[in-house]
Amino acid sequence: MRGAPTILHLDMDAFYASAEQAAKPSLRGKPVIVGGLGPRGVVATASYEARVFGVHSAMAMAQARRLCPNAAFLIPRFALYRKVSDSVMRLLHTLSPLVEPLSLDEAFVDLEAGGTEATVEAARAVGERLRADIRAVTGLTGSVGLAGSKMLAKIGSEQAKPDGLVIIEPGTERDLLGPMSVRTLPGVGPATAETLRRAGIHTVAETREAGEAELVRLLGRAHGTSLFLMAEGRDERPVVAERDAKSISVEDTFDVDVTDRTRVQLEIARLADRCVRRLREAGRSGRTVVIKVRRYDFSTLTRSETLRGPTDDPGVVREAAARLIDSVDTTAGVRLLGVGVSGLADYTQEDLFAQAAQAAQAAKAAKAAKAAKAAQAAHEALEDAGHPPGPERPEPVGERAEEASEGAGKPRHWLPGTDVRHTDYGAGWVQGSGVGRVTVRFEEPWSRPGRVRTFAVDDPALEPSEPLPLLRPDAGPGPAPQGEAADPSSDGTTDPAEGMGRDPREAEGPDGSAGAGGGPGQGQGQPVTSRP
DNA sequence: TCTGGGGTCCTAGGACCC
DNA sequence: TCTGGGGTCCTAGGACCC
Repeated sequence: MRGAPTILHLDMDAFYASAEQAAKPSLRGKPVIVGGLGPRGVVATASYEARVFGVHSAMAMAQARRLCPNAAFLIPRFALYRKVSDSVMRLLHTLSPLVEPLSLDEAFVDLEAGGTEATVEAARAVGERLRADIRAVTGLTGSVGLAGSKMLAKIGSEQAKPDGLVIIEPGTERDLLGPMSVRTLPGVGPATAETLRRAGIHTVAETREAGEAELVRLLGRAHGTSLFLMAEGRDERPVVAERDAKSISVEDTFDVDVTDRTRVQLEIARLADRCVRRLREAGRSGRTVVIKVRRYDFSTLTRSETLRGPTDDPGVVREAAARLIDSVDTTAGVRLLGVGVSGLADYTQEDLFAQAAQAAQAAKAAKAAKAAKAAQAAHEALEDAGHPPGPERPEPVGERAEEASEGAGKPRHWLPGTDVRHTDYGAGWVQGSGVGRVTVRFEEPWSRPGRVRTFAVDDPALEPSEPLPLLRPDAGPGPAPQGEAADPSSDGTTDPAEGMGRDPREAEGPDGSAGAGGGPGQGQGQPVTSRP
C-alpha cells in the first residue's frame, strides 16, 4: 500500500466493439456484438448500446441474438486490436518503464517508478493526459483507476467506466470496500462466492469479520490468506513488467460433436502443428505436452506427458499428443480438442543446434520407452474393450478428402465484419452472406456511413483485404503526430459519438478516398467529425 | 442453437530420493 | 516385523481472469 495513488490501471471501454465502431462509421451509436458466429460461439465484447439489452461477455451468441436481434454481429479482428493495443501500450511506456499488460486492452502502470510526483494532483494529471492521448492516437476511449494498490486501481477503473477516471485515495480503502459484494475482490468467482455465501459471507466487511482462520478453513491456505488481506484493503503485489509466457496452447470447439476416431486423431495432429508454430514464433521450446478433451456433456479432461528435454519439433509434439489421445475414450463424442506445451525454455540462437540435437535425442529416448509402454497399454485396452488387437489403418473418409482439397477450389467464406476491397467501390466490410451472395458496406473509418451493395460470392472484383487504421494516416511529410497532441479539441466537447447513427442513405457514393471530412492530418483526435 | 480461446495459479496424491 | 520426514517432480483437475 502506498501513501499516494501512483498505481494506474487502464481499461479500454468495450474494446473490440469500440474498435469496430471506430472502423465502421455506420455502426456508431448502434448495438455491436463481437464474438464467435458459429453455432457454439460466445460474446467476446458487446458495445454499450448492446449491453442495454442485457448482452454481456461470455454469453452464448444464440442468447445474445435473442436479446438483441438487431445488433451487428461481427467476428473479432485480432490483427486490428493488436495494432491499436500496441499504440496504447507505447503511450503507457512513456509514463513509466514498469508496465504490466493483462490483455490487449488492460494494463497496470507503476507511476512512481516513472518519476511521477507522489501526490493525488500529479497522479490525476497523468491519468487525464493519458486518456486524452489515447483518444488522440487511437480514436478510442479508456477508463483509468488510480490508487495505492493494484486491486484498488482496478476497482477504480471499473467505477470510472465508461470514459472516466477515478482516484481512490489512500486511507479511504476500507470504508469504500466494506459494503461491496465479495465478488468485487480479485480471485472471487462463482465457486468461491458460493462457498462464502453458504457461510453467510456476502460483503467485503463480512469477509473481514470472518477472520483469516475461518477463510483459510473454507478456501484453503493460499486463497484464504490472500482473500483476507484483500478484504482488509491490503495488497502489496508489485507491478511486474514483461512476464515470460509459461505455456502455449491452442484449442478448437467443433460446430458438431466429433465421434469419428480418425477425425479426432487428425484434429489432434493439426492442433499439435498449430501449437508448435506458435511456440516457434515465440522462440521457445517446451517439455510437457498436454492435450485437452471436452466431451459432449462439457466434462473436460487433460492428459499430459513430460519429455526428457524441451522440444519445438512438430513431429515430437504430434507424436506425444497422439499417444495421449490414444488413452482417452471419445466414442460418445467430443465438442473440443486442444493441444498445449508447458515447461517452456528459452531457445536462443547460440545454442540452437546443441539444444535441438539434445532435445531430439532426449525425445527419441523418451519416445522409445513410452512407445513400448503405450503399445502394451493400448494392447490391453483393446482387449478389454473386446476389440481384436491389430494394426487398424482406417482409410481417409470422403469428408477428409474434401477438406484437403478445400484450398484449391477457393470457395471463399465471407465472414461478417471482415475487410474487403472492391476494384470499383474501394474499401468495405462484409455485412452478411448467404445463398451465393455477399453484402458489403463500403465505408472507411474516416468516411461517412457508407452504402451497401450485394455481389455474387465469387465476384472476381471483390477481394479480402487488411484492416485500415482507425484514424486517417497522416498524408503529409514530417514526423507522425504523437503524445503531445493535448490539443483543445480533446477536452471531451467533440465526442467521437457525435455524428453517429446517421442514415446511410444520406451518405455519398462510394467514390472512395477523397471523401468527407479529413481535416488537416492526424492528431486532431476524433475519428469522425462528419456532419451534414 | 448453452456454455470460446488463451492464459495463470493452486491443490492433492503418488513416485522417488535422501 | 505395522506408519519417519521432508523435498521435488509429475499428473490431473479446478477456479479464475480477460
